[in-house]
Amino acid sequence: MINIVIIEDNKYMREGWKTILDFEQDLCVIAEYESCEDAFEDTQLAKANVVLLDIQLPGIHGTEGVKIIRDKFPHLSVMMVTIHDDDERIFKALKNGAIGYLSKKISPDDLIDAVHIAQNGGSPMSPNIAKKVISSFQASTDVDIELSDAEVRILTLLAEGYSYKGISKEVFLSVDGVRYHIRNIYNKLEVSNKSEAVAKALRDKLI
Amino acid sequence: MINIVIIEDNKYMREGWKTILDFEQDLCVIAEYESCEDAFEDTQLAKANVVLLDIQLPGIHGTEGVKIIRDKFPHLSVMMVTIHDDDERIFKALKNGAIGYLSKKISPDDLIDAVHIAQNGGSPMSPNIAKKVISSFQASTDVDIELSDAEVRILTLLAEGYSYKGISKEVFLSVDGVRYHIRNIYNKLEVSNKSEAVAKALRDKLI
DNA sequence: CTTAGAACTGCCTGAATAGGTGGTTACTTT
DNA sequence: AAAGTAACCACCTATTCAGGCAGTTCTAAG
Repeated sequence: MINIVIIEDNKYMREGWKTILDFEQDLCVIAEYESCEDAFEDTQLAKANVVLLDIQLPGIHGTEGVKIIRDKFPHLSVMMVTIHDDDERIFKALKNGAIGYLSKKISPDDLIDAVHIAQNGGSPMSPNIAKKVISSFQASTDVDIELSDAEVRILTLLAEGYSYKGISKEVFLSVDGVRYHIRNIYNKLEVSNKSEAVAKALRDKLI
Repeated sequence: MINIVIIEDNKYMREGWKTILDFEQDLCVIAEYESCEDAFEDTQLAKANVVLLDIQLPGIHGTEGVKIIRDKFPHLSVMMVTIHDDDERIFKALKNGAIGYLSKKISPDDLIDAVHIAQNGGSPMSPNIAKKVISSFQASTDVDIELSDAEVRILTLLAEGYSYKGISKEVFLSVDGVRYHIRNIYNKLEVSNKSEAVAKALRDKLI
């Protein structure tokens, strides 16, 4: 039996989900709340397996709520449900421990599937949201910067905090040899110091 | 009509998919190949909308193949198909431009859905693979480092290549005031220079 | 054969950085 | 009222870094 808690401020949405989910043999909605605060005052979260959590809530925002829930009840699978597919919120919620992210226009069958997937250790995600998540993986550069092996090696060492002297020992070059590569890196990356180069390299997944 | 190309070395797999997909009114498998090389020698890729691409292939590996395909035909949606859900390959393929990632044990209905999702700009992903992708988002630190607002601000400026002097102007502090915070950042992050601090902050999603 | 360029090495200069130490102020805790 | 602490400011010193300029060696292309 999978116990479900719903946190959602819209009454009709809540009732709709409850009806859909409770109709299933192996699913049981054990509580519904209008806000995270209400949920924390009660004791049902401790008995749940899966939480359906709205993003836009009065009081504590869903993206923060998931963090608190995961802190208190690490065993819980929290699935976010949303009307807008706003990038920033998606990433914040996922970063804070949400394991799935559904669009509110999900079909009843898909909702039921999603709960099962969550319980089985998978991550249910609506395709358009999955798209955004995947896009964030892809190298963000439109013009793709090609670094040589030596440059990647040196940049990696820079990101690990090595000084030029330290790097020169690692790669068996003179300090000026290292500097030669670093100059080229700065040109390619259009930066002018170590930190910016490292930041750009990491963000563009160059190292 | 959605035109599909299949690149997969296992003949039975290929035939199975073709049968499933061609049975649909709006789907048409326009070519099948055993390897990326075969596909590149032919001309059908140019006419396709969706490619089903096996990961483990003789010759050019799927993770590399997707890069070449996306370079030559940027309009194409490439979906990876795999038996193993090996982290490294998943991330490499996604980074190289795959828009979806399916397990080979996918059901016929789900395969058909996946093609439709891909064509509509979404990302079909098997739940267990989505799980891995999402996990990689979550803060990797077991002990979570808490930075103050000032520290985050300064660290962000460091990542943008600002000097201490530049930062001091931005945040209305003296250079030594900035240094005070940076020292604290180094302590919390257990690092001893800008680049390493920036790298750690980015990797642990602190900024 | 000459030229061009990539991959270094070397040196100079001024600026930036890291670590150490000490001081002030404001606010909280005991 | 005293002690502690967070948030700054200040100064000293050695090291590190960035930019400019020059030279070498090796390889590939015209």
